[in-house]
Amino acid sequence: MEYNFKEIEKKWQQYWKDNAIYSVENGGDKPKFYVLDMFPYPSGAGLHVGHPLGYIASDIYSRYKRLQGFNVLHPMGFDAYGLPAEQYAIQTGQHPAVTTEKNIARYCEQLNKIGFCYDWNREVRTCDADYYKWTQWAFQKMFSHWYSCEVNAARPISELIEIFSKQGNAEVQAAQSETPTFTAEEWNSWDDKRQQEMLMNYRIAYLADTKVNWCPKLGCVLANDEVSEGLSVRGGYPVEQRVMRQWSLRVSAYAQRLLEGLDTIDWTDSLKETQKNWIGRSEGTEVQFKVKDSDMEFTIFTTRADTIFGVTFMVLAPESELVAKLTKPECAEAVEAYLERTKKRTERERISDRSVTGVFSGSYAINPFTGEEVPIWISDYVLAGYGTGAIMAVPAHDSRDYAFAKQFNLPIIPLIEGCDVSNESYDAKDGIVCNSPKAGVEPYCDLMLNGLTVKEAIAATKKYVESHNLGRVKVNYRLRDAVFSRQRYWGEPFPVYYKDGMPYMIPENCLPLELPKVDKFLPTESGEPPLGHAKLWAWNEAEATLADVAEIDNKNIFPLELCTMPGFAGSSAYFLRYMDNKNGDALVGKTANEYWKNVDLYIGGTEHATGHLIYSRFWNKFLFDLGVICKDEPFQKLINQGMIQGRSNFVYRVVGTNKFVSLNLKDEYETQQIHVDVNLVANDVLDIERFRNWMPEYKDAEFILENGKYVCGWAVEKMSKSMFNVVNPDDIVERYGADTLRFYEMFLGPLEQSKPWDTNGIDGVHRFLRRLWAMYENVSEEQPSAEELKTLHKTIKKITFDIEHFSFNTSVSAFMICQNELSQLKCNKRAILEPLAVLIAPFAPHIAEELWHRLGNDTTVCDATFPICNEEYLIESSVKYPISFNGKVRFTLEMPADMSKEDVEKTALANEQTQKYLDGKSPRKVIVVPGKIVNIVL
RNA sequence: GCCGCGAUGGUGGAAUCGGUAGACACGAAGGACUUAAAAUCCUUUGGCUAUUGUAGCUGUGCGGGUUCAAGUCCCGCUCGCGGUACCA
Repeated sequence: MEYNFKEIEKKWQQYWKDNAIYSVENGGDKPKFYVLDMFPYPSGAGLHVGHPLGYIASDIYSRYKRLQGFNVLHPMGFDAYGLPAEQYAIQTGQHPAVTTEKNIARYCEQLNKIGFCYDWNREVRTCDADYYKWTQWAFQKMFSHWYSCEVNAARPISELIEIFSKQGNAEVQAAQSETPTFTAEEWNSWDDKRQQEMLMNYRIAYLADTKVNWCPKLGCVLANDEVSEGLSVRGGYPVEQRVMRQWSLRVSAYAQRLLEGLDTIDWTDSLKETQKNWIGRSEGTEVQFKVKDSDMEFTIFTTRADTIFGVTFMVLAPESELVAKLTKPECAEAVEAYLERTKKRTERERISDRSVTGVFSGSYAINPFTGEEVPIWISDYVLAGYGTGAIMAVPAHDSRDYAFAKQFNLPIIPLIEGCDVSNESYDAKDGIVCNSPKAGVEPYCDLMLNGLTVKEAIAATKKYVESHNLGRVKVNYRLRDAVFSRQRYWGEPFPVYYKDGMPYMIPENCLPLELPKVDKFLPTESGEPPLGHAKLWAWNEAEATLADVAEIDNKNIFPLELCTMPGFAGSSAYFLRYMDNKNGDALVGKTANEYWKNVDLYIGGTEHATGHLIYSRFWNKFLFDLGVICKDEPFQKLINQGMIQGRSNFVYRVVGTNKFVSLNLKDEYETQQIHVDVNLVANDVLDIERFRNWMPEYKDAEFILENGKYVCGWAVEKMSKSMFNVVNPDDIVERYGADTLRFYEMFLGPLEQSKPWDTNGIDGVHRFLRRLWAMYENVSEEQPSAEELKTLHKTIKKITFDIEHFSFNTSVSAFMICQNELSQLKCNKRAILEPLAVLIAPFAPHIAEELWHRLGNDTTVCDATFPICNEEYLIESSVKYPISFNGKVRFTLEMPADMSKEDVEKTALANEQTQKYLDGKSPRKVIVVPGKIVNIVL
């Protein structure tokens, strides 16, 4: 009988669906296991062959765990809010909800063809009101909480109000925006608005004037991870800096916990490293500098406190508040001009133009360690948003300060013995300190760093600064708060209305606040976000209902927030919702959460390393602080699957003709390389007829062939429509079947490695499945031979090891070897074939199911038990030892497998051939590696 | 610039703890079956040298080192990929 994969796959996919084979319960006797894929954004283009790579891997693991007796949660859903659907709506007028729905249907259809074991009852879509209810709910909780640095957790804002009314804010240790100190009396004397303004500095979700990445073309702000090199990641439009009043999330409050949490989870070192760099913890010192002829002081941050004796100037960020205060009248004009110039420069220009610019403020600071006066400059190489927005410049030991000093002819004082700073700065943190203080100069203070190593000098300076009240030891983080407002339509609405300019939350029991209908998706004429078009978009406070915008009176009826939430809002807690997606009373019920806990295995791409994977860890930790969930890290183990790149094919047209020349003859002509659709090419050989019909201009094309074939060139490029290298999984399923696709995607190479999709070679995998199929004809009930058992158990051992180590590509080889060996033995015995079917089920579930039933089983193969390797079958009766003399001469000797190491040595030495090589001499050394090799050193 | 990862036949890749490098697959060449083709099966396939079987040399980006033994460990480079960037 033929291997009719179409029929088999259709039959079993229908059966699994009809009998709800993959639906999972919360609870039961079995241990739990949670396997998660990063849910996709359903784009209009549908899935290409790269998308399922990670899904196939997680599906194999899920099925494996299930066969091992675990209760496996393996859900799928859709990250449905996003810019492309909105852009499409703007262009075509089609409502994003409609196109999104359509795209999801297409995705589901494509996914289901591949035979994944998802429990679709648990599907979530971020754009469903009963899902985003909980996104809004979490936002409200962030609004009503502050972060206490004392207990290192989020606390209700009511606690903070109580503290303020009793003792003011002087003693409060909180993650906060810059806030003036106030007393309890002051607090109590303020009206509600003033108090609310003050609380805004503490809330975890807060409104603030923020410098944001504004993309005029998209009419929207973008998060840092949505911008790359001054261009938007989606669309590639220019992005500029702008100050806007925006919602932000105080992610920075969690910086230390996000860093420490990395030690408790099983992620790759490279990903942990990326996150560590993104969080950017840096231990340093804040030092106060007095201003000459003034009672003003300002603070700088440095990680190199040891270099303070080498300070020759100070630099302020152009946006720093200090600029206005420290600019002397005689310099005002130049400073003004400089500020104007920097303001105009976009982020992109700043990146591309690295020339050194700056302007002198006219003021001098006094170095607290030397008493020297140093000029204060203003330059855009200092950032307002990091540290204090002001630095002490040590040109000898910082390359940026060095470039600045050279440009403006400022002095450079080397502080490390023997370092040469005539051409470049010496940035390395090693060496012995000198010139601190300078020899022969009357010491200004009693700190002596000369002779210490850099490390010792940093520690000594820190100690000195603290004990002399010159500043304090400080830890800074690069991680910024996340801007949370987007001026667009297709996202979660904020459950917020504005009264007297201050935000108020709509009551929790009124959630979800549903996204209103609009008829236009562009900003309004007055420049408001698209929600400004909505008619029913105001809040009646007294009745707690929506009201018409026309009725806004700011007494009972108030305007609602017009921005929506960014993409990461919906994806930050979706893994919790899968546990309990029908729950109307909570994001996730206590029982469900305590049962599933967190994700045991998460598979997805590295592109989310500094976006989704930071935000969702933050979000999760916040919910943990509230006591809503029981684990503070969401993803215990994480695997990054590599990207599947495209493999493009080329034809070579002879210039000025409609003639095409085959790859290896093209050097004889002057040719032009043209992309050709990879679907017209098999094993790099062009299907000439289909090529002629591909585009009208090629209808009369002529070909110069080699060996009767037209051979195409190829290159690895991004998979995209314009390169004609997109391969659709549906086409592969149609031609070879889902099981072949699954096997082949795994066979392509290591899961975590990026690799091009190359359809050459898929035949080999397909052939293997056909051979496997053929083995199950005429199954006999005979007892298996020792050799057959050995092959089976060897394979069990290998496959188990491979799955545990996510080495799926070598599993495929192991199956091929197993099949090959069994067919050499002409094995058709049930005792071998039945466990083999179970073993292969995670990889190729359809064929396994069919074979399993053909063997007479009436349960599904998913309910079988994963076979266990019996090592006894693997024991060899004899082992071949290669005997090698100093690694040069080699021959092989067979010995009993259970022979001891000593006996192996003896036998090897007593051997006739060994004696010949030893030639009467005794060996210097004999090394026996059990079961592998005997090395004889002459 | 900094951080991380990688480099093995014509191709994708294997070698899991330092132990016979090139498993498995593709491609290619030859053969069997067939009127023929497709499909299937068999043989060969890192390079070089000679050869009837066979043998010898060489070989994992480059240069050194440790070791009886190195693709694997150490030092110094080259190239490629990914992330990040005036973070003081």
